[in-house]
Amino acid sequence: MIQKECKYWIPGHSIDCVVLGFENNILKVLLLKMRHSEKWSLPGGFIKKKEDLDAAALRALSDRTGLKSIYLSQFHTFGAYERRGKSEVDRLMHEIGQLNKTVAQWLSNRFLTTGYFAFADVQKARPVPDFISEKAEWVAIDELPTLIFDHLEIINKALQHIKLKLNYLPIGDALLPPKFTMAMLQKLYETILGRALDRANFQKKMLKLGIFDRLEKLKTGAANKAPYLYSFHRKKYERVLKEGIGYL
Amino acid sequence: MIQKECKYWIPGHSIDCVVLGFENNILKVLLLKMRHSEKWSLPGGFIKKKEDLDAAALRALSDRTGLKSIYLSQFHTFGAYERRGKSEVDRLMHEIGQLNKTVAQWLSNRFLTTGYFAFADVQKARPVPDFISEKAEWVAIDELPTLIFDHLEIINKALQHIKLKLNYLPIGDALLPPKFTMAMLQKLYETILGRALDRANFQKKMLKLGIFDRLEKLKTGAANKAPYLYSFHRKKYERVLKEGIGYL
DNA sequence: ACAAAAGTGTTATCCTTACACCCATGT
DNA sequence: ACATGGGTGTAAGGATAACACTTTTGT
Repeated sequence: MIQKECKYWIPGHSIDCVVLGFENNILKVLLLKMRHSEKWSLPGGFIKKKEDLDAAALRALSDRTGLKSIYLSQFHTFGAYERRGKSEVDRLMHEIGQLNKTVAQWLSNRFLTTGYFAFADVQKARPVPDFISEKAEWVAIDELPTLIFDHLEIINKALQHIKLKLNYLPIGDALLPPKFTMAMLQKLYETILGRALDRANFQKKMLKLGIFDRLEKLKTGAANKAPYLYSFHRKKYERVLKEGIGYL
Repeated sequence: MIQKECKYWIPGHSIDCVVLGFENNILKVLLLKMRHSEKWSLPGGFIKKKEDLDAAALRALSDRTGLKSIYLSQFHTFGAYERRGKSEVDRLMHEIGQLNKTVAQWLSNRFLTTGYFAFADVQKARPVPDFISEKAEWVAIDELPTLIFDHLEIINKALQHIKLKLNYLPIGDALLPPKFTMAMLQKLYETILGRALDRANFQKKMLKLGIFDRLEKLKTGAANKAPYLYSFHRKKYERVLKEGIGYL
């Protein structure tokens, strides 16, 4: 069935998704472990002959995560001639060739790839490996394993891009659970920006935006004051996001 | 010769360049007038089978402008299935088919296109039309003629992108002549940002960056005080640009 | 003398930063 | 009582915005 599908795909162009999640105050990325190799790869896919590029990315994403509505945005197209590395392509195609010659042949050609980044709720996502990988997992962004091809470069470019457009991206809404504390939101900003932020000032700056609903307190059982939980006020959130939120 | 070249190009993927220039205080874009049609198009090109995507963009650009060193950056890949419009492709291919069937055939397939934007010195550029266009010209950004396919969308996306990354782009250095006045620089910022800026504050803000060399005064012959000319102090300019210049 | 554009100065306001202080909670 | 983390307050410094004032130039 994969074999037959090759005919329905545009040749020479792939999609790679940098899917980010936030769990236990750690930023994570969804990765696939290759079969017959110690390397990992980004979830990706190909474009059907009559399919929009964006639609293909959405499809790839929903195939790997089971999620349909998700924040997704294109950030860069990678087109260096030898971006996949000659020896690595050879080795990989040898492995795949054992399973399916047609597919291996098709994959061994040159590929441009368009990178998308996405924000997913780690709780809701159900990672599913594709046919050339053996498992799909969330991996902490600062403990990345060895990746195939230029996938590390793709991840780094995605993070750089996100950092730059941070103020216009719905990171809070898309990466946090419906109810969250200011400390969680702050940690999220800190990991993405890569620097510490002042607790008091962060809180005041955020609250002044007027996009939060303050909810009940969260009792953690720890020996300290219980923090408030917050949720985003949809309408206000979207209005403010257009103008840009937070830190530059 | 174009016919033969088709074999050396990657099929289904093109490049389109939004080349900006600044002349007489007006922001301009380089456009090509199609043969046999009232429509205009962006200068573009295709990718050789063993060529980096970025290299292809540079080549396309130097072919159309005669400029080799130029600021060039990718901003988006357009991949909507019918982005070129069925009827428009048909009509165009009919015209081209008269000249060269092979090329027309090749062009009638689906294409993804990667958009690049570039900053060029209008004085130094020598616009050269390609084989399907009859002339190449600088056109004021707010007096655009009818464009083929989705080229208007591509231009708008480029401008939007530039606006967002303004602080990190060498617009002054790349778009102004070696010697320029503060008024010119301000007008440039104003056109890109789409809003007026306070003259006094602009001047102070810019000068405080410490990236300019103040030169002689410019005598215009007008009945008013002569403004100073400035040039960028290379080293300081590059250092400051990394941190971000100007307005957000 | 005058208009027009350039250069510089002044002020109020806002935002950022750094830190201080008190509050709630479980041991 | 006390350690711990959460919420709020304050004061200094810097950036921004609005506008006034002076200077230069050619008619």
